[in-house]
Amino acid sequence: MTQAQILSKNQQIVLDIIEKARGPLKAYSILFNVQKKGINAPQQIYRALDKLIKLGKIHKIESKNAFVACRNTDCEISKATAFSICENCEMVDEISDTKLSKYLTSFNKKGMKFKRFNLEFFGLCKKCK
Amino acid sequence: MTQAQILSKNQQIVLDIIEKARGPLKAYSILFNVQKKGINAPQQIYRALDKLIKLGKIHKIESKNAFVACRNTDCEISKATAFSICENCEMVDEISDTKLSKYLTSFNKKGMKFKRFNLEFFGLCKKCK
DNA sequence: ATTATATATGTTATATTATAACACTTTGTT
DNA sequence: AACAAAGTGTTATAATATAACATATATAAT
Repeated sequence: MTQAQILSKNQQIVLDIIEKARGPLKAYSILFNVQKKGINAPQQIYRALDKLIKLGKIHKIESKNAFVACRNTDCEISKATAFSICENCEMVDEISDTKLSKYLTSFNKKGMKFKRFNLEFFGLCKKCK
Repeated sequence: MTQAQILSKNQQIVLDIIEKARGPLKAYSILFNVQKKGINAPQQIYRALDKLIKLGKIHKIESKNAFVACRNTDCEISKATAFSICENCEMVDEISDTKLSKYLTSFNKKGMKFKRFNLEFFGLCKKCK
């Protein structure tokens, strides 16, 4: 009786690599890292990434075209994301601030109610400043 | 005595097109639109875009790799940007909300003071919902 | 258990977005 | 005029992402 497997083989491989990484990873650098494991084509990476994003396991840092693991426990669906990004080193930190999240989640404009937001802060991290 | 020209020829051409557009424009669609004006290469577009961004004349919508004109008068440097984006049509609206802007500009985390942020809200616009 | 359905895989090819590098020109300053 | 800074034009190429198709595997329904 096998435990219900949430992630497929490729999805798990990609997630493992992103979770182990110190910083955000780019799709092709993931690809180069898994070629020994029999994954050869960008499609296989992008499909896994898409699924992992949908599951809330990872997030895309839009300004960097790179991917980070979600550090919020049970962030099943990521409709409210905020990151702090160092402009000097590659450091990206997910911000989990309840007040900020509530404030933005309830924000609406001209009758348009938002389903989702992504916020990216830029500056210099402690090390770099 | 010619008026001090702020923008170069290519920069002005690119800005004009972005300002006239109803929605966000992609770099290569700008390129195709200016080939009649003697601009032939992506570099020429990207260089103009980079400069216009630095001047705060346009903004990049990171989630779309597309560019919109800044609608805030005298938005000389854009270090605090927020957009509402329709997930259905291509509509993008720049949000200028003083409270939101102040709240986010003064936001800091773990001693890291931010220089700049970009916020993208997603939902359905009035027409699409 | 077998069929049906959805999800995942492997693969080749190609589209889209962006930058490198180099030669030259124009504009602004001293 | 001499120099520096910013902009242009060009060719080539890098980096990011998707299309399309054939096959395989897992899940659910009868």
